[in-house]
Amino acid sequence: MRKAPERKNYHHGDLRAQILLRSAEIIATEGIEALSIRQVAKSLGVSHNAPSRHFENRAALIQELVLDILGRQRQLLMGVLELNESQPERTRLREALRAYLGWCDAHPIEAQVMHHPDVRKMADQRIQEAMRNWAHTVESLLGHGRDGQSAISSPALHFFSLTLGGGAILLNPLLRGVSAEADGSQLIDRLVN
Amino acid sequence: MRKAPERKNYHHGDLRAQILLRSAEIIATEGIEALSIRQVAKSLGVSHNAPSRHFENRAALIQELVLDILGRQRQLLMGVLELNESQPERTRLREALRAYLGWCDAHPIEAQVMHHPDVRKMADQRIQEAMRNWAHTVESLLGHGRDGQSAISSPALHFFSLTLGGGAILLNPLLRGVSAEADGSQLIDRLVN
DNA sequence: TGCTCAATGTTTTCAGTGTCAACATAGCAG
DNA sequence: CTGCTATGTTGACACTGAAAACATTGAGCA
Repeated sequence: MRKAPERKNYHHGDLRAQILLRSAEIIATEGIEALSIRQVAKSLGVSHNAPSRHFENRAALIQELVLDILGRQRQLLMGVLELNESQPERTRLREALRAYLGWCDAHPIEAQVMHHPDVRKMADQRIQEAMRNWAHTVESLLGHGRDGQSAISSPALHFFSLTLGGGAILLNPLLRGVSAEADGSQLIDRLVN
Repeated sequence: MRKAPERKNYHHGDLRAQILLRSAEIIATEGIEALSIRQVAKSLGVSHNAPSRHFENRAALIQELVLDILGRQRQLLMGVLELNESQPERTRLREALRAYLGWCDAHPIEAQVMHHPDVRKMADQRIQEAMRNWAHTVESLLGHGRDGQSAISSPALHFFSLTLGGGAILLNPLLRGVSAEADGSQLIDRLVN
């Protein structure tokens, strides 16, 4: 509705947000390699070069999307942390693992984008910070809390590793072939127990 | 030497192999996104479309490279399996984990290519088979052996997950930031202990 | 020997991509 | 009203992968 296709606005007024939205849609349905700046621009009825006023290049656009994903990801974990605050550590860890894997299962493409090699290369300050925060949330699950130092504890590193690996299996059809579970939740059950 | 730049051979004679070689070189040094068929062709002194006679498309070429990587990967694990045959299970697992992570540390780009999203999409029969074999080698480490069924045991799934996750941390600079270890081997030490 | 044909390489062409530079418009600040 | 800045547009360039039509080679067969 906000599109207002009637008036031929030279100034779109909301382009930046719309680009992010449409890009997220495309990524979520067709994967990240299907994301083309020109295509996004065309689908928004805007010139092929308009996005460049808002994102220096393709990488910068993807970066913004990943930042968003990381943010929501962390909120999810924080929620789990809060819900199971009084639970024993073992339970907290299992629930966190289940939450992360469940999220991967529900939003496979977003989860893949988060770990996409293209994202690594950019190495934006904010993304680094977000990733660190994410890891430290895991640390919090272990009850250690962030005590100033930037390195996480060994148990957290272990759990972190298990989490990421589980996600990798869940997200990679080739790897999922090694498990008989057709359903994602079944695979999750086997991984968290 | 085999190049024989003297005679202007219309038929290259060895093109397919050369393409694979040069592609592997490029990937190993500049990453997979830097791999361009045209560039490979030019660097081999051949027309930009010559490779199409040997690889239907870019994906097929990458597929072949990944198959090679998977093969060597598996051989590595098999070697570890053989060396530690008489060791207790715990030792076998640790050594396998160390071997995989060490390989990731030594050949980061190859390891990344192996898990590159582009590879997933192709879903070639042979790659699926190779991945499965790889997983079953892990299974062998647990002494279970492959008993006909295609699904691996839960302990193997766990270990598999831990392995993949460790690799992911090792290979992702953004994730490595959560650990203080600058050196890869230090991170490996903390992961395997 | 000479012919044919399949394999392999070349050339040409097309559509699509990101990026840059030059230009156009709109709306706000003085 | 006058400019200035943010935002969009247009056009160009250098890439890319892919397909089609054509050229060359060598091996097998008459």
